[in-house]
Amino acid sequence: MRRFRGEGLNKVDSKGRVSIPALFRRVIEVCDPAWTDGLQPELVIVYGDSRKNFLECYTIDAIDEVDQKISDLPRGSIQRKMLERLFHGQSFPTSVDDTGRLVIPHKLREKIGIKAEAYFIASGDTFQIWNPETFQEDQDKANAWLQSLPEDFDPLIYLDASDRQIDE
Amino acid sequence: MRRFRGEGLNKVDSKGRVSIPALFRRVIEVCDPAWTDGLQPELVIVYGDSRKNFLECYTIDAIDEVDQKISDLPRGSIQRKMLERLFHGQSFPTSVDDTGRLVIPHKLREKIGIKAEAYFIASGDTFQIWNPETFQEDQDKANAWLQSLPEDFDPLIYLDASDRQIDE
DNA sequence: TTAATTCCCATAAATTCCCATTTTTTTCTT
DNA sequence: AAGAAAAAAATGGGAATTTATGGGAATTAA
Repeated sequence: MRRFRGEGLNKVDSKGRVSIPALFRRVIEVCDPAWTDGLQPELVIVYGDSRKNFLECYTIDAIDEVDQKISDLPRGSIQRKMLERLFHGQSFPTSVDDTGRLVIPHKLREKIGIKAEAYFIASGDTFQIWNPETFQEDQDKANAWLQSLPEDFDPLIYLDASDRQIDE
Repeated sequence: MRRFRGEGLNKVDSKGRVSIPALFRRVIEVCDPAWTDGLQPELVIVYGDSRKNFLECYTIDAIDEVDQKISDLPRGSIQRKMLERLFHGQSFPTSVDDTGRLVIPHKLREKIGIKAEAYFIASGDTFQIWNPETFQEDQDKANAWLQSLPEDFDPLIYLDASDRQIDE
């Protein structure tokens, strides 16, 4: 399973078109089983409820995995209903056009407050699209949290804490 | 797991190209499971947030290990989010070209202040790329600290202290 | 038919590819 | 052990390709 990696800031034009960072495109292509050279690789944008202020983009492989997990849940369970609403209802299937761009519908641009620029950031097997300012605020919050830790704290220690209890 | 060893100073041209010390290349090749003679071995440059003033280069094996640890952390935890931003977002996947060079994107050169030369230094299973002057300053600081220690102090004592309490 | 969306084409800048030189290191020979 | 030859490493430059972006015409939807 290939992972997304990297970040980028691209312009959004009046039609809602925005270039997907080229590195991301390679991953989207490889992770679409139906894709072959010349075709437009598909992906799914999950935008979620009103609290979520960024778009999460899934490759076909990634969304298939999610769908499988959902269908493994008991039919009629509250968990299943909630996930179905999120991943099946509050999402938008689309594809990368032949110039490497994505069209973000007006409704979604409005939802996350995107105007002239969109910020892309990788997050494992998905990538996110943010309003640049919103992302910066989120990042500032994370930094503030880091500041509250000891001077010489290195977040990397978390890497080796994975098999232990975190934050007591 | 092979380790990097050594250091080097190479020229950076106007396109951001810089030769990777040959000794490092051997390690990058061996630590890329997909690599075979003739192919361009891959690696990942992690550049981190604004406070970090050098680039950390991970082999595929090394970054896979990091990715695994991240995916072992609880989904949605603040620690995981932070590490995902750092290792998946603030990083850049690339490869060694067939003349043994790496291209450092303009943005990254600017971030760590690299102009005409880049300084390479091994660091266990990763290696770092510094602006030569910045590294020298960092080294001077380290030396100053060493001066503050007793005459006969030998850093080797730390070697056997790894499973004990360090500092006091 | 008005607005929105898709398709098609165009361009400037950045990046990659390909090939050529220069330097340095290693090996071979005397 | 010195010098010559060969191999490997470092570096430089131009051509070709890719990326990001913009605009208009054609098509679809409301």
